[in-house]
Amino acid sequence: MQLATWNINSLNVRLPQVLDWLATNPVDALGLQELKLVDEKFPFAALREVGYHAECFGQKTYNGVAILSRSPLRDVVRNIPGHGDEQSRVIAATLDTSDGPLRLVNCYFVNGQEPGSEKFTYKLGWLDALHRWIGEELQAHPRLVLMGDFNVAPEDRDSFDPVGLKDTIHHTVEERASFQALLKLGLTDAYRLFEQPDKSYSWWDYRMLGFQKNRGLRIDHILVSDALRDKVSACTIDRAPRKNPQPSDHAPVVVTLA
DNA sequence: ATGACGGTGTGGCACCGA
Repeated sequence: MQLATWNINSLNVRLPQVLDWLATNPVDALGLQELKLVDEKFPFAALREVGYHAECFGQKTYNGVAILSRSPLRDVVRNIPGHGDEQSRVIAATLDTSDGPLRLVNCYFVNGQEPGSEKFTYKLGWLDALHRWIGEELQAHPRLVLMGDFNVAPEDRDSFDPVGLKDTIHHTVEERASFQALLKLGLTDAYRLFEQPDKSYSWWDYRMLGFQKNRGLRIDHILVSDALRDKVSACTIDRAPRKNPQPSDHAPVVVTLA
């Protein structure tokens, strides 16, 4: 089975591209981030027409997440339980497979703007809350996938300019430590289970020909729990949609489970 | 150091993203 994550930077604008992508990449489930629309405007009908159930957690203008799935989703959780948040950043749901239930947690991590800023403090608090909650989720759901736009470049090789961008947002010690703390809970970065091309990124700035010059960051990730680790047979970043007219600034990441 | 690009809102631009 295949699972994917994609920050589409406005579902209003990108719905045709999502439908196109699903037509050629008929993944079993897809986590979307940055819907930038309210639930009332979520395109349930268009997605149902191409075979996908959906659960969404929208918000006006900013944020917003959803999970699409070929099979029905159950036990949906929106945002981090016990962590008050005005922003719609997390949606979790269980899907039933022949190997048993699979818990999907799809997140749009906080950007954080700049170390030292109020938004950075919000990011670190959010990351702490996520860490606590994912620990609980793993207890309840051993077969768990944590995916989304993490807004963290875990290592220097995940950045086009690790020296120039040292200690800037996505690259700070605190953010990287929080990523490592998630792994310590019993999660593995599926992308790094395999040999990958150098300079593999999942996001490129719209400005200054970022994509054309491959000036990017790998900040979109799929982490799998220990129970799933041996089942992962591939993990790739699909750069093709970034070449579309009017692309999202992010590319989808796809994981294949045996 | 700044802005560049793109989306959104109720705009004549500002704010935000990463």
